[in-house]
Amino acid sequence: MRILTWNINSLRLRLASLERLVAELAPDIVCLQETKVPDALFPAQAAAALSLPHVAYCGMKSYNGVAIFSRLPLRTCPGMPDWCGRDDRRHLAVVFAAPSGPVTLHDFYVPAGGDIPDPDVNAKYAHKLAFVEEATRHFVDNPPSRSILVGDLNIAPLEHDVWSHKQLLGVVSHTPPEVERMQAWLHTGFTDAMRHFVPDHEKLYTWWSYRNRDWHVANRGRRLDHVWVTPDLVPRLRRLTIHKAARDWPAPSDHVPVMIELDI
DNA sequence: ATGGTCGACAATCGA
Repeated sequence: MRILTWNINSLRLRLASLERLVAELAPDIVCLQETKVPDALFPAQAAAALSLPHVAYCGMKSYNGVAIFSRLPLRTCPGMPDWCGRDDRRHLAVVFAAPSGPVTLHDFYVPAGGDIPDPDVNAKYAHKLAFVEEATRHFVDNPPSRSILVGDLNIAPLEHDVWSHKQLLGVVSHTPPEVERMQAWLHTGFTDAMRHFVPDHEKLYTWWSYRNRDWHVANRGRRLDHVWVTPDLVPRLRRLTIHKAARDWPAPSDHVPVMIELDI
């Protein structure tokens, strides 16, 4: 089973890239973030073109939005929280029937948090911290099993998840308050599946800013996109693919697709 | 210390 996550930064603008991605990597399930499309305008016809006929989506005008395309039928989990009471379309939870049994899949788009790492002067940063705290409480109250959590979590927790630990300690995405909260969230019952394949001392990035024209040369990346699995699925992990080639496609997203393969 | 580039949508806002 191949599960892919990608911050596509506008689903409608990058439908052709999505088709190319699915053709190249043959995922069974694709989780997207920043679809930026209201549900009424969701390009449902893409599902057939991708041969991923089962969809779940939760979008809004201009901002945020998540969607899942799947080869297998999806059942949307009822009663999930409206995170921070904002109705801002940052999460989908579904269940699919893997050969070994049902698996729960979470697709998250965590707030980016703005520029200033001070919750007292930057409401976006306060929102980001509150969002992660609320997610942590949710999984403490609802301990996960046979679960996979993917998405753009907008936090690079480890020293080698950023190009310069020292230079980014004060930059939103790598500040200690964010990292501490993310670790608490992870430890509600998940394992970092990407670091299962890549040791902590190796650099690992999934995002390169649009503001660096020649992203290869500077290589100032960050690991903002994540795949977590519950311990019961760790023995089933088989492979990790960071599809960096997509960062050089025409009109690329600033995030690259991340795919995990499991024997489930 | 600063500005650098995108996407959505129609002047900025968010990333």
